[in-house]
Amino acid sequence: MPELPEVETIARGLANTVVGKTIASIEIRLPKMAVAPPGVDFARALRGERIVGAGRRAKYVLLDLASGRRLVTSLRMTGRLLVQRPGEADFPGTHVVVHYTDATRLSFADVRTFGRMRLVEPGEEWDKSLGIEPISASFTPEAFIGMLSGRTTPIKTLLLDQHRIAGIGNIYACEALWEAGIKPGKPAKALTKPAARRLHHAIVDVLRRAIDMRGTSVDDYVDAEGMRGGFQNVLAVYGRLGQPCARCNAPIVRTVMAQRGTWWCRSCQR
DNA sequence: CTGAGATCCTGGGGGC
DNA sequence: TGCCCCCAGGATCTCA
Repeated sequence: MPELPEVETIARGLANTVVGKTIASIEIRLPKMAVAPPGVDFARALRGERIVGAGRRAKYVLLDLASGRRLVTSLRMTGRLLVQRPGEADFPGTHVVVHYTDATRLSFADVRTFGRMRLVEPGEEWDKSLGIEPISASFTPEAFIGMLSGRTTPIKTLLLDQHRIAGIGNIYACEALWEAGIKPGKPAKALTKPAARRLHHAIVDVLRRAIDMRGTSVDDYVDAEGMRGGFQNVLAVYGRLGQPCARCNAPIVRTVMAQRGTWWCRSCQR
């Protein structure tokens, strides 16, 4: 579920709430959800660790530990990380609970159980196959244009490829393409330079605006404090089948691309 | 290197 | 009300 803006919002919340806390114990209710390197016991390794930082890489939530180890959480479609107070009831589908010494806890819940919480050793290159961060100085228009050349793949498929640009998911791919006025199925290499620049700008703009609004809660996304986002109120195309395009009034259509629902305007996305 | 399709799961919603 | 089918913020694998 969560894409870059939602994960960023969760990570910022954790930076404010769990950094400085010490882990008292780890409760693993569904073993496949907590992954550690061979020979390492997930729960035992984390006991007594202090959280020294919280951040994000692509769609992964990072918790940095005093030992140099790192907890890397992938939320996939329905995962949630929730900071909970003593006595507060568990959220349904809670599979891993990080208990802190002050009796608060961090719950990892995921009804579909696609998500994973992974313990990474110091120096372990867990993210080497991930592409460029779209909200970073290195994501320049030129770098983006370079990714498109010679590629026949549909531009939307390229935006979703985490090996190239890391963090864009289905919602923001649809929204950025609408903002730039580009047809999702257009072969990447067929974008003119001005179109590629427009799309580069739209990607950064959509992600920044979504972060400002604390993400998109289409269905059940909430941040670490249980708060919904606000970007669902300003979506231009995602999930808006049949509704009028805000730019040209034509009805929004839904097609399928790379096995994902794709919402766009046939009239003004070319 | 591509793209397609299946897979991992549960739950909500629409149609009948 | 009940059942069946489709759909869902993702990523990884196999196959052609």
